[in-house]
Amino acid sequence: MFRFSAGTEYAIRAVLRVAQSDTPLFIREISEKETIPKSFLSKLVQSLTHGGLLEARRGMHGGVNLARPKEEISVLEIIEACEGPLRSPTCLLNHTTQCPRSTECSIHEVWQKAQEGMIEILSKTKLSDLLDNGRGRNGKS
Amino acid sequence: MFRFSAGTEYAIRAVLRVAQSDTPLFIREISEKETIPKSFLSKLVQSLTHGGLLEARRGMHGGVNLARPKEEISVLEIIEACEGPLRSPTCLLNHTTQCPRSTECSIHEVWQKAQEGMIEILSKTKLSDLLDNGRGRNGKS
DNA sequence: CTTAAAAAGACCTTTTTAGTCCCCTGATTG
DNA sequence: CAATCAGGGGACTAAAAAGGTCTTTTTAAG
Repeated sequence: MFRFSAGTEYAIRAVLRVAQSDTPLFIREISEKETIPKSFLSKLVQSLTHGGLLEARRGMHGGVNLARPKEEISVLEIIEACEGPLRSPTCLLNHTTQCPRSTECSIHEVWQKAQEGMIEILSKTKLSDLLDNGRGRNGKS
Repeated sequence: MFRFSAGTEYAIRAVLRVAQSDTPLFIREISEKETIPKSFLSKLVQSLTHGGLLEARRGMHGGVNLARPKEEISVLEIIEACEGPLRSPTCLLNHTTQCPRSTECSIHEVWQKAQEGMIEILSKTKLSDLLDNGRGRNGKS
């Protein structure tokens, strides 16, 4: 139904690459391995470093690594870093915090609930959960 | 996080208007009451009639009404009618049904689960549920 | 056959997405 | 300190999607 934008998808792939590496990776390397346009990836890495998910160092021995442990970085954070913070809850039907349409706005509640479910799943899923997959379960609820 | 498009939102409002009326409504009427551009609304109504949600009759005593009872029309159907059918599950990371990237694709599962939750809520919510709101509960789970 | 309403499709405008390009800044090393 | 290699960051662009208009056609009722 809802799909990630190309940028967000690239970002997820890039972060997972970095998470799997012991040493810093160059943007160029990630770009090649994941076939993401280098200059576009560069932008995404900027967003991710600003978001506090990645750290990047310049110069010859530079490269990108995780800013925090795998266990503490959620998929939701990656999405937010790329697409901007989630919009605060507003009336679905007129995009304000006021709600002049009394009857119709009942949809608001439903939508809110649906979104909260999704957000919970995405925020509970950490990089470490994605990486264990297939080689040893970690018994996550 | 994810927002309805303007069209989908208009469609929901329009369908709710129709659902509240005993007699058929003209597109013009809905357009005025909901302040939706008339010719744009006209398109949306077409999508909704094609989707089997609304019935429209032409001519002097024409207008739009529900094609099925309020209890049988879900919010999800409205969304699908406007935005096309939900895409079938594919690998999140490369948009095919194959999944060449073994490790990274674990994200697929999570995303799938998150979407299913949302879809379930939206498909269980019928027009009747939205209209009862505030004037008599119907004990829906 | 006139009138009123939806259907349909061509068209247009604005916004968003996806990406490129180029120069700047910071670190390393000879 | 200069060369070089890496990321930072802004301006820019092309293409696609969203949002909306306009005009003509079809259908139904009086």
